[in-house]
Amino acid sequence: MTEAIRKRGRPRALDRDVGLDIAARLFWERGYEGTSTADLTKAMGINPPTLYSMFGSKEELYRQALDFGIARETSRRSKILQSDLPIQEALSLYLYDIADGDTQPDKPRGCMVSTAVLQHAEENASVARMTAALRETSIQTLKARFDRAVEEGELPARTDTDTLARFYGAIIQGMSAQACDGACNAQLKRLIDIALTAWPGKRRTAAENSD
Amino acid sequence: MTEAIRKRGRPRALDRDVGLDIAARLFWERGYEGTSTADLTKAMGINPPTLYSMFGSKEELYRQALDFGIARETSRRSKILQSDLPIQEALSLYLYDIADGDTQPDKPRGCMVSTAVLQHAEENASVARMTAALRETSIQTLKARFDRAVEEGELPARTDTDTLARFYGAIIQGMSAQACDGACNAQLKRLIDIALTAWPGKRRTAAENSD
DNA sequence: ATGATTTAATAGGGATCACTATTTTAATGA
DNA sequence: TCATTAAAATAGTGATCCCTATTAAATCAT
Repeated sequence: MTEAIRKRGRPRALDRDVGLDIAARLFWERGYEGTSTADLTKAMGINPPTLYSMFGSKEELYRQALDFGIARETSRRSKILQSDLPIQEALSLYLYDIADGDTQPDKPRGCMVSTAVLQHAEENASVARMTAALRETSIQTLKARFDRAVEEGELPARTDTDTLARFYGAIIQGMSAQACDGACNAQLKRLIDIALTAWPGKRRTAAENSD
Repeated sequence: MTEAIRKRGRPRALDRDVGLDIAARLFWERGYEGTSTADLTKAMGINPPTLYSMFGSKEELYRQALDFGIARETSRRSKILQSDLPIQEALSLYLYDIADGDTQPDKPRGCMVSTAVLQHAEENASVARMTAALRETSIQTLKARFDRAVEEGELPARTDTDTLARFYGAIIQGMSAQACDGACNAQLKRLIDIALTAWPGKRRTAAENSD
């Protein structure tokens, strides 16, 4: 599949997916504005014209590198979230998986998407719109799962699923930021455990607060 | 205080605080790496040597602009958090104030500190450490307030105040990220209302979930 | 082997980066 | 008045930014 059919002409020296993997890692660690095309070509072991003929432009490469990086996580996380486990359990495993992704030993800290290109030069507005759209998609996926939970009676009928999704989206973004700042896996999971106690239809009582 | 004593020599054309205000706004909107010294000098109406004689370097200016921007909010927010209101009420008002700051009409979106310099080029590592330290300070302030609440019997004695502080820190960072992506004030406040239902010593029950 | 085809490498372009040596201007003090 | 002082303006620095016109190299089909 990845192996292209032998054609005429000089063979490619760099596999496309290898290049995307290298780019994804650099962009993940340094961000879009913090990664130069010279960084990218050097890490890939190619010259600038090769980068442009393979990927089009820095922005186009970033888009492809994001797709490549996301594809690796999507399948597993989607299975977790869409499973038939009780919604709180599915959500818990989903968030734990994200916490693991934020704190992998030999990978950059945090999430490649959650905290990317939040501030940016005017000329990079289109890149920021791209990452914002990816984050919105992720929130809508959560919302859709909560909507299903409402339909299946796991959540109250009047649940504000949009806000609930944005709340857990905020948790995901906050975890990424804290991982960038050095938080460890255990800290993020303790944080998740608190977040999972937030649930619609619940009200605090004096009894709860005193224990 | 701000008005300097008349001295010999050519008078300053730009007030220091006016310059810091302009710099804070630019850095807030575009981030450290997304703001060039040319952007800064143009916005301030000065030439490069004036910027460097007044502020030292781009990094030093960023530090001063952050201090300047933070000082404007600190007093009011500290009063709210340290007030004698019940802890949940104080926390609620504190978070609402942050949500307001994230969505001011004529200001950049989000928080100047919460989501700044999370990804960065290697050469800007010291700038990233600076913003990370500011975020850690903010979390420790929350923790200290929760510790006080434990002492005063408002929270259970065995409360993990560090994790609770990091949880609300994550909410603050997530709100900033979502504000950058276009979230409105009301959305952030609904999100806060969910976050405030998370509280130690509480466990979900089937009864709670079915309503 | 030769030509066609496809990719890689060389070399550099124009713009912008953070920053500064030098000169000029505008105030005060004597 | 006129030297002294302090800040502003001029006019750049070398480095790096993203990107490309051109040339060289490596393969396949004949």
